[in-house]
Amino acid sequence: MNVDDALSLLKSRKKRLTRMRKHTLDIIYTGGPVSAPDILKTLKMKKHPVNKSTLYREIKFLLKLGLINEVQLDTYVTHYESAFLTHHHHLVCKNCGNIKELICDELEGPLEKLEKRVRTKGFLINDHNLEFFGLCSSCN
Amino acid sequence: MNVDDALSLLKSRKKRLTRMRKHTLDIIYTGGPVSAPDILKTLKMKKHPVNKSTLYREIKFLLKLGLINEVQLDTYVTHYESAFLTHHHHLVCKNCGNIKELICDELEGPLEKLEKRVRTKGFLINDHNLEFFGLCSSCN
DNA sequence: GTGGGTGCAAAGCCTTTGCATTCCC
DNA sequence: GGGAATGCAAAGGCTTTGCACCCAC
Repeated sequence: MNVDDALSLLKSRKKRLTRMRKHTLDIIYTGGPVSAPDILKTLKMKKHPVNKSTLYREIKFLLKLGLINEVQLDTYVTHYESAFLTHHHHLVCKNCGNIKELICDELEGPLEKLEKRVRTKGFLINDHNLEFFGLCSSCN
Repeated sequence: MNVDDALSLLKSRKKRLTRMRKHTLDIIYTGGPVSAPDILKTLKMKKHPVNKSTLYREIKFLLKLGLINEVQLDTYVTHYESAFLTHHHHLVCKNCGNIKELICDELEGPLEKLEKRVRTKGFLINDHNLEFFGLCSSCN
């Protein structure tokens, strides 16, 4: 599911395809995990400035429709990414803030086993969140 | 390392032992991962109200001395916990917000292996963060 | 034309900072 | 007494909300 697919989906659901909606989707789908302030800056740079209220409402809209997901990387801003990526984790550079996706199947086995074990103790797990922190190749 | 040990440590480092310092340490050490607003509420309830500036400065102080750690949970506020707990992960209840610690060694092997593998790709990992989301025993 | 989308201003929440005052050692 | 700790007010960053205006269909 790329940006065009997402736009088709919106059209089929009778949602409007405004310029800002297209731009926002494009940034989130191609830019990896991005925050609202990130998107605002990018749009401003690309000469398509949006009001922050509009952007936050747009994000809520895309979340509700299941086109994007929230990613909680640090505590003070929320990041967003495409909802159609394969299960993955994140590498966060503590120096420059750069975020990379990390796809690794090898952990899923142990994680599932653990989740089942905890389930038997009364806690029902239905999701997990795994991030790695360190220095990216440019910063070390 | 309990609260009294931490207080002794502070004393040995010639740091002042104010009432608020004791109360704050006590709440963080015994209350599991708590946020600054949580601590403010608790202190108010216990009839030891503190100004928020004081608390935030106290938290920075305790972080700098290595007595407490930040915990990145799925929320928009930062949580803090004792820095002397054994390596563990967190179970976060999506209904009531209750947070439990989960100690499990079985993941460390696979995680270390993965971290080494990524290291060879140029990203230097020095920390990770693993949380599980679901429903606690009271909520399901 | 109509309802969804947008901009603007204001406000809410978490956190930080400057400054004068207070208190621990 | 001296320096650290505290309270207060103000401000900064992210996010939300109310209201009037505008644009996609």
